[in-house]
Amino acid sequence: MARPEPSTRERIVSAASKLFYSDGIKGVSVDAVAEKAGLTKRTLYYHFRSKDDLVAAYLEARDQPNLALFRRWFDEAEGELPVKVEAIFSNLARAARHPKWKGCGFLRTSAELANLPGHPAIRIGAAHKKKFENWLRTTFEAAGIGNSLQLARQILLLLDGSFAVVLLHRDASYMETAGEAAATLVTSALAASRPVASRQNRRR
Amino acid sequence: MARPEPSTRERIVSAASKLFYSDGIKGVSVDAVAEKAGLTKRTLYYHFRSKDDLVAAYLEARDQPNLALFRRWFDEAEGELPVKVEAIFSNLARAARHPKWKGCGFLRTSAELANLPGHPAIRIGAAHKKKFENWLRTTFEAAGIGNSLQLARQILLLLDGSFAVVLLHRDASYMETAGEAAATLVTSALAASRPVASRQNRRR
DNA sequence: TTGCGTCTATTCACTGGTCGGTATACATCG
DNA sequence: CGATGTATACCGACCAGTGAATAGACGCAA
Repeated sequence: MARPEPSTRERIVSAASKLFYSDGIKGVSVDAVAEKAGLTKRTLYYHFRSKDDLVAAYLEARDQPNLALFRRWFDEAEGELPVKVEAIFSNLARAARHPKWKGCGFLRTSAELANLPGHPAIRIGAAHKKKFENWLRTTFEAAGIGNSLQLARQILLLLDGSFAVVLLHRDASYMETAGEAAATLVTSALAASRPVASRQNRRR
Repeated sequence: MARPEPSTRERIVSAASKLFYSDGIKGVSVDAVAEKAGLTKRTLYYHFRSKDDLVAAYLEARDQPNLALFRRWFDEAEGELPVKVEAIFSNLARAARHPKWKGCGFLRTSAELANLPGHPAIRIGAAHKKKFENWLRTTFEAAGIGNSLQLARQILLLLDGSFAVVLLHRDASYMETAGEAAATLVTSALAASRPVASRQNRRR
């Protein structure tokens, strides 16, 4: 299917995404983004009020595609709930082995802009992670897990932890370790919510 | 006990630590560090070859004190192993509620310098996390836990995940959630390593 | 159809300021 | 004297953001 001609604004955001993700926010000049997009800085400033706006657009553009990818990895995995959760981590480990992989753009941006708590980009990143947490929570709830929010947050902590650790050590195997921990926690929560006959505190 | 007069170099590192931790590496100029230390930039460059060296010194200075603090929180907690591990997280949650808290300096630096994989500061950060992992592993091993390395890494993933998540959401309660997950994993590992009489797959 | 005004999108050239790093000289002290 | 440490003043590069002009598309009236 032929994709439509990308608008100028889309070309700018695409160039900004590649550069910001690769080199960080402060490490990329507006001139560099303009050059990568094939236009002048003045044109860029016609479409975006400031560099901060451009940073926000960069993360905004990554929000939905990222969530869809995680959901797809979960849906396409075959097996019980712990296996499907673990599949997210093993797919991520595969991605993390690519040389251009540099962690989670949302987390890296929030780390870089930590002294600007109200920055639009940070709000977008926080909202993104909340959406993922909510999707996990509703998924767990549908599976009959009792404290679905707590479990969702624990999985999220493992996921974001593996972003940070794998980026630091450049060792993607940590992501699989995180996946095993996640599977353990899901299994444990399932056992607590659906007690089997051999346990004494059976409901009803 | 009266502490000795700090050397010029120590004053520089102390000023650099506060500024780098607060505003990030690229967000702090060498001039700003010199001014905070009460001397000129030229003097700073007499003691440090480059800004990169100064960044490395900043993290180097945080290595041992940080590890000692975690060990102290663990040692001073009363209770079984899961409780002592969880204590690290709850103490960290208390620290994270301070308005000047901005996550883990090692992780934030590695996120900011992600496009410079061989940077000295990143190597120091990676070594720091490895030391913490090793301390956890030997502790678990002494407690008779089978796969002590895997468990140590899972705890580390939760810890670093909580640094990232709490920084993004500015909600320290995630750190307590991580502590509960850590306690669950430790309990689960203990149960697998020291099977009780009621379990069938008892060793020997 | 032709000519004119208007709006959108783009470019060139520029500003004031900041950055990491340095050449050089001065001071203090053994 | 000579080594160590400090200061003044400076460099070239880069940075985010802007002023002014222009090219082209469109509508509209003569």
